[in-house]
Amino acid sequence: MTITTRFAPSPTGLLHIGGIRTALFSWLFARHHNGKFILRIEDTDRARSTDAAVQVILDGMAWLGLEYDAGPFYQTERAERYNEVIAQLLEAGHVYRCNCAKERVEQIRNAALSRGDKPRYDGHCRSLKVTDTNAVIRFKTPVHGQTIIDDQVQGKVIFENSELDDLIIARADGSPTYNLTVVVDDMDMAITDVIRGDDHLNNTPRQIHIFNALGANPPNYAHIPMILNPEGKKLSKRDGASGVLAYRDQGYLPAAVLNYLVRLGWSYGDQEIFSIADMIAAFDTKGINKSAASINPEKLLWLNRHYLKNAENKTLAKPLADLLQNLGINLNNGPDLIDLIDVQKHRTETLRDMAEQSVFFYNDFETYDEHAAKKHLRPVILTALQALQGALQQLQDWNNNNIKRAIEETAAQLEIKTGRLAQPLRVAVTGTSVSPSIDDTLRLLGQEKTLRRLHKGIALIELRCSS
RNA sequence: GCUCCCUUCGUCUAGCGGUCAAGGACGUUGCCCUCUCACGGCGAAAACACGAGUUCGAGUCUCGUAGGGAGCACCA
Repeated sequence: MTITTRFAPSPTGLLHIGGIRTALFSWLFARHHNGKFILRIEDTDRARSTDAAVQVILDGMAWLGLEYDAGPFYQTERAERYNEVIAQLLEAGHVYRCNCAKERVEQIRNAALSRGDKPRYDGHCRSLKVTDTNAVIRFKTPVHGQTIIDDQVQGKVIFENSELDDLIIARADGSPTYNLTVVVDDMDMAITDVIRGDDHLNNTPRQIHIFNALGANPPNYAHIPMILNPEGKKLSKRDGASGVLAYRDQGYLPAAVLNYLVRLGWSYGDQEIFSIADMIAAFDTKGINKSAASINPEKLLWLNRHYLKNAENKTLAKPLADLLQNLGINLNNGPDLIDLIDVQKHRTETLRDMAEQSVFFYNDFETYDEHAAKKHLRPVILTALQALQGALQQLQDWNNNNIKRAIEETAAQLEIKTGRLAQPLRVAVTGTSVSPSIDDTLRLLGQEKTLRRLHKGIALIELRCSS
């Protein structure tokens, strides 16, 4: 049998990092077993589902490379099939119509609650022959016995059937509810392994009952723990739960996000770095932890730096270009992207940092960083900068070696350390005290821009001298 | 309230009864390297929630306590 997994988000909120991890685990499990991975959009809650949320799911998975072998399937398009199954269940007597007033059900719940019991429906209509087609349809949950889930992560979990009530599988308007659609879909799509958040663990016995009623075998289950924010609380918008695409916009690499997520709640000895191929080869539900994990932004950043450093320059060009353009930069006004990436990727944490720290290559700055200018653009360095200007002006070949030599020789002639000259130079041409190594900085900037800015810096110092 | 799940350094984790006076990684921190930021190199601090059992021996098994989490919808 082909191992088949699925990711089944409901588009009621933007897909966040927790959802992506669930998708990743399912995807990895399928890939590891040479199986199939299916994307299914559970949009039966029409009131809360949005197209925007669907788009984030599609775009997010595409961005991360979590490609699916079938789908996306939309549950709203499968209404006919659900009706068919409901009719079948009705026919077989596994379900019944119930026209209990909401108020009555509410009352029963409250009474149970105040009695210290679990709130549940009392099965009032179970033996009545309600024919009202505007009634909801409830499932006849077994009253006795136990339902045992042999969960791949949680181990054996035992539920007493008497704890469960007769759940509604179809609303008064005839539309199916979650537990029914999940079972029908998992059955029809021949899902062999369900990997999902452990918030669904409590739903599982109900779903198993429905599988049984349908004469189908339930899949294997693996309920993975949820992930928490750095404070150990439920993920909220502030924690990036606003959607996976936020990570792209913040300059994270898919490889880093995936590597970070795969190690969140799963481990393989002491290994930290996993390429996609590595994780596919190593992934197994055996390595999944049972406890919830908090996300740690610093570690994600560390991984991002790792993948940035090791990325092929050309793969970063497009995403960096997007980010630079977001900053309003005209790419024609500065260095070639590949050259830029080659020097910046070793010293930035994200592509966004890279973009922000590269602005000066493209746009002239209006003001200097105040502190840097005050510290480095001082009269003492004036003659050295003037001498350097002359040396740089004479360079025929604008390359790292020549630039470096010009700076070092000028410093040597004036008997000052290279650093004493390099920093003022850096401030003059970049406006700040931080940039790539000085020779790279000047080379990428180009001779013309360098000299123009250096000239401006010298003029500023001269102005200081005279005042 | 009831049912289910969880509990090793700040965080992610290794650990599957003795090799653990608990290992790795991020972060923090000391030193080195250095034209700035960063990288890199060498170090350091830092944890088995608590209490009973079982056992010659428990981070590892059992039970309880405490603390977290999830579910109990005509939401998914």
